[in-house]
Amino acid sequence: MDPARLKKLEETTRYDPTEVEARIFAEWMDAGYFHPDAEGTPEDNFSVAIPPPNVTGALHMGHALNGSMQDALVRMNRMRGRNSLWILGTDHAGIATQSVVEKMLRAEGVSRHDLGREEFVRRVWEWREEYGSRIVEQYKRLGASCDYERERFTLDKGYVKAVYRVFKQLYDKGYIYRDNYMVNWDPGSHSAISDLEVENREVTDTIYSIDYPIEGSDRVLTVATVRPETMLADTAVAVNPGDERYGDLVGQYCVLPLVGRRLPIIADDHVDPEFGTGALKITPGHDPNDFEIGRKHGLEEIVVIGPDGRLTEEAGERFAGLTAAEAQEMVVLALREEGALRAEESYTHSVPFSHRSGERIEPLISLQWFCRMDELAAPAIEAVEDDRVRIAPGQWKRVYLEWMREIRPWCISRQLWWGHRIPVWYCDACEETFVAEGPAQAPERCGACGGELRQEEDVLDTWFSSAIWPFATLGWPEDTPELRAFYPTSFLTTAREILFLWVARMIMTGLEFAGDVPFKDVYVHSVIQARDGRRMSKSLGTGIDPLEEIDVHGADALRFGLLAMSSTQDVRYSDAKVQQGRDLANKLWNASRLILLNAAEVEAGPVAERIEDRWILSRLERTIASVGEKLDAYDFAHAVQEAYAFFWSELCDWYLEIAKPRLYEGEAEVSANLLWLLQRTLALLHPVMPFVSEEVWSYHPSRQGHLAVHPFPESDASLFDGAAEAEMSEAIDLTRDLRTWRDLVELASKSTLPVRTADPLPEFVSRLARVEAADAGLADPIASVGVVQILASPEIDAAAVAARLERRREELRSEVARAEGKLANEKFVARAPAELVEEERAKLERYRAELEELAE
RNA sequence: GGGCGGUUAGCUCAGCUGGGAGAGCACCUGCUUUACACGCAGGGGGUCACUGGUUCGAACCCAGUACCGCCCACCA
Repeated sequence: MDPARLKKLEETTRYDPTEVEARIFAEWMDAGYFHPDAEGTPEDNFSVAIPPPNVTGALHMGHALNGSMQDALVRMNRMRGRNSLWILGTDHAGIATQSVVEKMLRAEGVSRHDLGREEFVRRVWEWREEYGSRIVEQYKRLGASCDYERERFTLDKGYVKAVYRVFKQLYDKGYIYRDNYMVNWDPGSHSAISDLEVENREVTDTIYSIDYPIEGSDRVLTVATVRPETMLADTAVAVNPGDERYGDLVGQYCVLPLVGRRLPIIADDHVDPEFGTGALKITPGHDPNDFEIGRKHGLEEIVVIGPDGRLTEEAGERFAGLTAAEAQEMVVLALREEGALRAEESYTHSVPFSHRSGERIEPLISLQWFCRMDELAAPAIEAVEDDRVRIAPGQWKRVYLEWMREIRPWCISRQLWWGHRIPVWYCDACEETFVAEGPAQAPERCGACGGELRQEEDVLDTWFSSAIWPFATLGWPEDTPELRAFYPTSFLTTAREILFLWVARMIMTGLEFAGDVPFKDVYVHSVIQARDGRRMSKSLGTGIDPLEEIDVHGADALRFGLLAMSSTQDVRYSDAKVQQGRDLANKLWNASRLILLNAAEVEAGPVAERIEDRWILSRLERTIASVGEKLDAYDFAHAVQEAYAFFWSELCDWYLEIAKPRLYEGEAEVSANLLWLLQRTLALLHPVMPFVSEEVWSYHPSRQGHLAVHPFPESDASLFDGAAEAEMSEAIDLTRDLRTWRDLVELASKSTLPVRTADPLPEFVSRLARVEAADAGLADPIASVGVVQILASPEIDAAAVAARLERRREELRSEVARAEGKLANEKFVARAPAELVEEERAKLERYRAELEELAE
């Protein structure tokens, strides 16, 4: 070994990830391990498409967890020799990015409208050049083995082409259409948003009861509403058809206060006779339910609130121009003056808010583009039903299917500038519409009348482009080598919140356009909550920055910690688990120092002669089998903790301690074993802790190349040795019992205990328990621990021994009582499996015998 | 309103098809034992939310109750 490196190994007693990680990562990148050739078949290859983070984003714990899982599997499969591609990229994130840049502009005192569309979009690109690769760099800090050379962006030239192709084909099939429809209007982003981008929150409003006089009568119908200003757009009042109170009124009219419009009184099942007065004002222009009812009954749709959130001309002179809130005040005031306001009560209900801007949704009728989903959903339902796409944990399969079976049209247009501008051109002269796969393909003039064309102003929902991520990133619609080699991808890990928003849509588009499911497994991972159990969120200030954790503890520690704390249920972020990971990295470094600095110059390899060697080699192979299986099954938490337990408790705490004397003597067999154990353990841990394992490996005499491309250990069952495991487990138990006994009688830790046994104890038991066979042939034993009789010694405190003895008797008496009780139960003896009963009898006998022996 | 999940040691969580409750951290007691104090050895600590049922036997299965969380939903 190079003297400088030897010195470093000798002197560094604490593993320092900050010094190691950047260096190792650069080595991997230089070697090009993460950039596979597009060769082979998807069956033999292994590929993953990262859930693309927003360009505006910074790495958060969700990314870190998801990234750790994906990287563990990608690395493991790469080591298994599979051609492995982990494709990475970012999402242009329409609303998020546009608002970031708008905010920046506002600071400069300009609005996007001042700049104009073209200039504004140019500025967003500029922003993206400067800040857009931040999150990609952060994935590197995590150690993610993505193909950074194939980085994609949803607004890449090729990607845009794919988006337009998809749009055109869906349009040609008649799935995409334009319609005047009720949408969720987000006043914050000034755009329509889809149902999935809406979140409901509990809000306390005032509910107003308003009297609507019935035409030609002195009766009134009292309706209730939390949005009195929308009454200006009322076009009917509805009652339940079975409601006897109002049966005679259906078909008649009432008169809308303040406005004077005649409103037909209609009957509709939707109205709940139990709620309020059982009469419902119908505002098709500003309420989704009323909209449905309105369409059903052919009611007029009046719009009084515009996209700017202000009342329109339609609302009448008194209200036009007011904000909705102002209008509400005015309307209430006016109603009160007219005496039409019957009651005001406080009312708590759930109200839609924009997930993006946080503003309260204004339901509006507007002209938007929609995509019908039924035809796309059908094959995507089948694919999951027959497990061509497996969704785990199982309950999510059902959730997916239930949602898909009731899927509704998707509003895909957004009133933004940043995104894929919808490839539709209108001719104003003759009202023709043209759809093309992009501006270059668009006709220059109207094919019908030769008139000028203008392109649709709206852009597509960001999720429209994310929906084709797994194949668009591989070059679709071209028939690329990447597509042939890596599609379908192998699996997807995701947070459940985007199951519908993203996962379902990828399955639909994959089947429709790429001819196959986009991935075979979907693993829905748990959510890591803040330490106090709240959601990690920026606005709550509860987020924990993974990069800070990496700075302090190292990427390996964070990866280990996240995988260890992940499970199928949501968990609170555990600093202890990350520390456990850090400690593990340190332990790995130090155990390696012990081995590497002391092993003889031999070739690594298993030498299964001695009992302890057979034992540890067997344990290693079993651990390899189990950890590999668990990783393959996405059971990261157990995989990681099992590897930890093997390495720490069995390899370090026992085997290394047992092997030390042989190691210090430079024995060849134990050296070969230790080097072998080390190299297999490093390889096993590499997918989880790539940095420290790679660093240690760089000192290993067997090293040929990087661990990142070293074969992942395959379990060798010929080394399984049940007999050795049983025997060692007894020896270990005996050692423990002896140590416990020593401690309980408060024996000085350095002193050696004289003992007597029928057969000689294994060397390591005597050494680790600090006992020594004494030939005081006639001396009476003062106690016994298992097969070991302990002889008197001046260092032993007789009173402590007596106390210990009494405690042991106490234990035995209670055990005997328990066993006796169980066996006295006739039904147990009769109905429990015979084996079990026999076992219980044997135990009882053992306890009785020991108790007998210890009798005063 | 519908659905799903949770309630186990002081804390964060494991506990497979029902047979004597586990881990990590924290705590207590010893250890400068020549890999590691980010360490070693030993120890204490749990009516497994509650109530009933099934069973020879329940943390585990069934029914219900109480909290907590998440998802979906067009009752003003």
